[in-house]
Amino acid sequence: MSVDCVIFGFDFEKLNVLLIDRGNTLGIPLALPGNLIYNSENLDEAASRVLEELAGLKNIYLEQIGAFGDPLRITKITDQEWLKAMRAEPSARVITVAYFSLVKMSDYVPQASSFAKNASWVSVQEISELAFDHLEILNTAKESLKQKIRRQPIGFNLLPEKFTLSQLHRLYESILDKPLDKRNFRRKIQKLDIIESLKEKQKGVPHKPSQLFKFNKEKYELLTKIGFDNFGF
Amino acid sequence: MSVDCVIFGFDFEKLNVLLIDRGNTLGIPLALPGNLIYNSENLDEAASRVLEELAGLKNIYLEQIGAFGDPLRITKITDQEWLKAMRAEPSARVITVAYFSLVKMSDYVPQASSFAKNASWVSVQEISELAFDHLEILNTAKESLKQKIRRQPIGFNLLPEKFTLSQLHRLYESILDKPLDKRNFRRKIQKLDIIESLKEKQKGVPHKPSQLFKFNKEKYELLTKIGFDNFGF
DNA sequence: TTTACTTTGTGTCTTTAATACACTTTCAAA
DNA sequence: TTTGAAAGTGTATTAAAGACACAAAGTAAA
Repeated sequence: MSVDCVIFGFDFEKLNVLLIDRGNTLGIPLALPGNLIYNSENLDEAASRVLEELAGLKNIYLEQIGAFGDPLRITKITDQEWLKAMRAEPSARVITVAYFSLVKMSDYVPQASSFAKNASWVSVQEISELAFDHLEILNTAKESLKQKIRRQPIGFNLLPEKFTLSQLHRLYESILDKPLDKRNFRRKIQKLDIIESLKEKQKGVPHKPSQLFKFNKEKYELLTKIGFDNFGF
Repeated sequence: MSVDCVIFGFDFEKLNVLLIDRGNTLGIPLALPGNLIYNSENLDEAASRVLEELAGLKNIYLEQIGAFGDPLRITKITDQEWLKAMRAEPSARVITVAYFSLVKMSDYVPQASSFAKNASWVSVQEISELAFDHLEILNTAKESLKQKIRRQPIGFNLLPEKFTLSQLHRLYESILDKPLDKRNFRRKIQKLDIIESLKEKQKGVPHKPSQLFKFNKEKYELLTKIGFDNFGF
């Protein structure tokens, strides 16, 4: 039994996911941070621990996606070498429970350790191969994220304290993977009443500087709890 | 590793769930049909097999709810006797993957076998105690069902071929656990364009007889596939 | 046979939200 | 001073949500 974590980050351009490199050799596919569960810990705890051990990320709220248990999920040729090196029973069946989360890339700088030789952010769009069934898990996570965005505000976790509406707009477009009308988007966000404009503007940009905003933490968290039925996208 | 199944049925009055009785002695709480997974089968297969073995229900489409893995989930006193009798390692940790489904109660008559002494439908409202963490699983399943009803038509699985709009109305109210305006409900359902009125009415009822309807299978299945963003409740 | 009872079935108005759409403003850099 | 690039803003149309009340059709009981 294992856990795997799909950690999404946003770099103001596109959605990224945290992946680990399990070998210095070329040709070993990247993987989601994940490892076996200890007997004494619950699933959420296991996910948090594994994420910290492999990528150095602490205190992250993780949400369960589901269990993946195809008996063939660990039988890909490209995974065998690693399994033989790392596992007491390399061919033993492993069912995994997947988690996902959203973090600010600037606040959480991945630091590889344990069997992770490297941990880094990879653009979601560029991922075409991953270890085990991690590509399937990633796709499920992307769907979960799309669902989540319809029911809860999102952004506090992914954007810095001060941000522009354009950045939030691009974030929503990246997650939903489709263009959203600028004026309609702004209207909807403002109606949620979770952001406040600061008396501050962007500086040094070669175009009209953007108004900076911050989230209203109380209202944001309230909406996170009570949710909304449909954000309208 | 185990699977547990939350099978919902509707008796025109209220929502029911399929539970098994694991002992003839009084005081042993009822349980969801569930058992350990074989090494060679995937999770979906395990859920189908277990459901058939314990309650005789075949060919049911099961949807995953998630994994439940608290180390303490099998430590309730009322479960110890059964665990000692049934399991090679009674105190070994078991993580379970839960599934849910919707069936017509008339078509699927539970038939207990294996360690189930009895399998029967129990009104969801009346359930206050279950084995292990099955009450938590049931509550999560109820939430999953509420979410599902917003994204897909529901009823083909739960109602007989011919049904009245009032029956469908009560079904939705049972699942969402709140009253829905009759006229608005009927309007919305009709707009979905998945039901067709038959040239037949209820008979023998001591009030105005109701029009009977059937589902349009093609349109229903199309909507099941493409879904809708929000049913509007 | 009349009355009481029960459930079915229907339409409109108001309010809210979704969607589509184009031009001016403000800055830096050339 | 001109150019390029993104920011910022409003309205009109259409679709859906929500609130709401009474007549019709049957059986059962008086």
